Amino acid sequence: MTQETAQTAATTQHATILSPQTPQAPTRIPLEREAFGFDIVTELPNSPHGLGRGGRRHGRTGVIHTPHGDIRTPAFVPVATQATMKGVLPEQMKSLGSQCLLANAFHLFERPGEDIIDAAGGLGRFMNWSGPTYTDSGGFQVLSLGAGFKKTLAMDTTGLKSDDVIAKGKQRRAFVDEDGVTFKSPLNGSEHRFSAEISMGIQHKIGADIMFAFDELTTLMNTRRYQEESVERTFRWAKRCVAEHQRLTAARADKPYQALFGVVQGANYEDLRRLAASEVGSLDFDGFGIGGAIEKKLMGEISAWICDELPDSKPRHVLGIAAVDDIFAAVENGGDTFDCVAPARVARNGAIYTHDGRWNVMRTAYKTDFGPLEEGCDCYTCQHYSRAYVHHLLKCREMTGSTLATIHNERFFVRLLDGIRASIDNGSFDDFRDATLERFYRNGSRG
RNA sequence: GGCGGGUUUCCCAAGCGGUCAAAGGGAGCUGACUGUAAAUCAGCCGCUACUAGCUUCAUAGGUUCGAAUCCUAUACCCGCCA
Repeated sequence: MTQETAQTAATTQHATILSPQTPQAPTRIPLEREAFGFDIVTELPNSPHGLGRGGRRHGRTGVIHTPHGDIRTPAFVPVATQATMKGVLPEQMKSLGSQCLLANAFHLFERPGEDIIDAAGGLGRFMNWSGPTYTDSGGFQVLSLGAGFKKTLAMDTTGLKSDDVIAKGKQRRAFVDEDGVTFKSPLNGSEHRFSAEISMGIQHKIGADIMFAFDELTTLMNTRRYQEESVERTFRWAKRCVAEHQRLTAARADKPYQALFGVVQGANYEDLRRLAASEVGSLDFDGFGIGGAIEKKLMGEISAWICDELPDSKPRHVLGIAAVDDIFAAVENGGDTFDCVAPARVARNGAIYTHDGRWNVMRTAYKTDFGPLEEGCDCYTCQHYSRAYVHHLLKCREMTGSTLATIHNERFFVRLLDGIRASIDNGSFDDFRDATLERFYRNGSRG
């Protein structure tokens, strides 16, 4: 081979590797509203131990249909806030079994701006994720930027005072009023305004398959009186979200239908949760979100109260949970989907989920451990890399370490939810739950 | 050979008579992370019988009520001049 032909061959191969698939021109595929729907496959039998009215349980398997594909439920939705899973390519997320991803309207509004995502052909095309997508409304930032971002979700409020949790004065970066919320950007301090209409406008441009109504997320430290006001305010915002959503849907018939989920708040109060659920549940939403900081031991009860009031025919998403026992409690009492940053964030900080609990691979003990992160795990990381290697990468703060750990943790939740679905369908849910929880928490593991 | 600068707890580096077991970093150890202000954050980081005591600031002497800090000698290290 001459030098010249060798060079040509190399160039050709290079081009092939770099662009096996060039980004496609932004075009939209028209889809009917009917592209969104929910079918229930199997329901858990009612039991005297059920937490709902009359010992009722709400747990079920099902399928959510979206314009970008189906989601078999119960399902875990990994969080890709900035239109990316931190450290993991969409192709990897797909191959590890993630069915869908959730991004954040507030972050994408700040950067790159919803118009750019719209011009790119929508969130999925922008980030090269062909499956279903969700966006959060920015409601979570009402709390994280408003109350102060530490301890705000503290599930165990024992010994905490409101001063420990709720930011004051200049530290506060979000201010709620009847019409909406004023945010001070964490990026540059500039002020932005979010309201039901603004959030809907942004989320419609981002173009996720499932959107959330703009809600107010309170902390467990707020007073009962404030929680009451907040639930009513969130309900008024919900009605405005539905109206604006319908207007925008009619105005852009060329786009795939985007479903809208209303969010149920009410903190730890049964009457408020039931009130919020029946109010929000009466509106023309495609599904519902169960939101708010929830005291850990009340996960099941709260889900049951809400699902008692919500229509059974629509899917319910429990926002922001990933503790293994929380997921079981939520599934058993009616949750269909769940999202959480935890598997990814915790992975970046070295914590590895296994069926025998969560442990930290950065500990010295794993420096020379050449076994997989979890014995018997079928994830890409466990198939190819050792604890010692992941330990080394994370210690060196090499980004590949985050990638490998995140792949494992996300796969853990895919497998967990696969197991949950199978156990509901074959009638062994209670046994599966008991065995899984006993094993996971046997050694006092968190998570 | 001459002159000058330096040697601080694992590493880098403050300290320049008492408030110093000795600032900051880094490394190390442990923990936390729940709709991502998070590749972040917190605690520990000389020894012990730890609301106190003990042994440390190159080594050995000395001055002083008191020294990592001042003096002398020694050993290394780094400059510049020969």
